[in-house]
Amino acid sequence: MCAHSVTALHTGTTAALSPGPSCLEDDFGFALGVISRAHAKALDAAVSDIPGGARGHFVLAAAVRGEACSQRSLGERLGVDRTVMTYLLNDLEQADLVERCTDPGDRRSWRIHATARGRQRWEELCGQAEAAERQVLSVLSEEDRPVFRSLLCALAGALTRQEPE
Amino acid sequence: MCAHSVTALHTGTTAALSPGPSCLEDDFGFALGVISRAHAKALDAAVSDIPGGARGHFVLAAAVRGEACSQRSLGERLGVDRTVMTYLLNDLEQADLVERCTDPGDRRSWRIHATARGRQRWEELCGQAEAAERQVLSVLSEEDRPVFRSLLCALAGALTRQEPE
DNA sequence: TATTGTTATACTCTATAACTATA
DNA sequence: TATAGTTATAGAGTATAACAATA
Repeated sequence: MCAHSVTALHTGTTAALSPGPSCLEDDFGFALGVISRAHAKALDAAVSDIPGGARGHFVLAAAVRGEACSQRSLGERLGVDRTVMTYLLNDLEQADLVERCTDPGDRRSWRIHATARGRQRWEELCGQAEAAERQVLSVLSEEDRPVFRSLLCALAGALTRQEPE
Repeated sequence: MCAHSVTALHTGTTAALSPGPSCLEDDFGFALGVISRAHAKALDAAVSDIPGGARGHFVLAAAVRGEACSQRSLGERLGVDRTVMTYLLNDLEQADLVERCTDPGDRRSWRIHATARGRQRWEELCGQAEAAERQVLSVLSEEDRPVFRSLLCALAGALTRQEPE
């Protein structure tokens, strides 16, 4: 359960060359870009019938979980401008995947709920999204995969919790 | 050296809810997006004086290492269209950071070399880029950070090696 | 007065198509 | 004939500004 292949590998690297990593893929930001693009490509193909592609899929996922309290907060979490959120939600609503419900606490804002069709579509998409994830992670060893995934989500969670301050 | 905090944490999650992760930050793609945006924001601020921002910084990094054999191959590695590479390299060349040198083996293509100023600028930027990386990773525990980084780079390296085929 | 959301508009960024020169 | 790079142009995507409704 211990001794992850890369854990052993990483001890004592990046010390030989003077400044920075030894090859482009060892640059943190570049590596992040490679993985993001690979996953975005796979996910976009998997959810291509959803308006807004991967982005629409995330909105749907938030709506299904009841985490879409307002267009603004959801947009900030997704890194999407509030004006873009309007168009995106128009498309998702027109596709009968989500609906805008009045917020009794604040009549300026919308709560985004998933429709019955949206819920069903989302459950179907989950399998495909997981396949896209597996495709990207498949190059890691079987023991490294869950470690990487956990750290990734822990980091994202911490960053999200930190940002609002 | 073992017993990573998250390694322990992850055993036995994501089994409670029927399909998919329990909150948006537990979605692989979403987590990837959160981290990418956070890092891109920090890096773009750190290298804002480089033409093309973070993207220009990666080109410069490749040029310094002698990894920029042609605009096309570099563009593919960076996920940038070849027509966009032309404009980007024009700007970097005009800023006296890189230069296009003829490839003796193929007179159609350019080899991108860093200028003396480009090399110097890159060494200065390395510290700032590392600061941006540290800023993002700071929310992880000190023992988790190198593990995550190593897995990230291993994954990126494997994906890059896999793509050309 | 500040905030949520909408709309129209302007802008940036990216890709398509056509071209030159090499292979 | 295919490929690397360039250029002009069209298109997609995004943000800015002004507005209405609500807090």
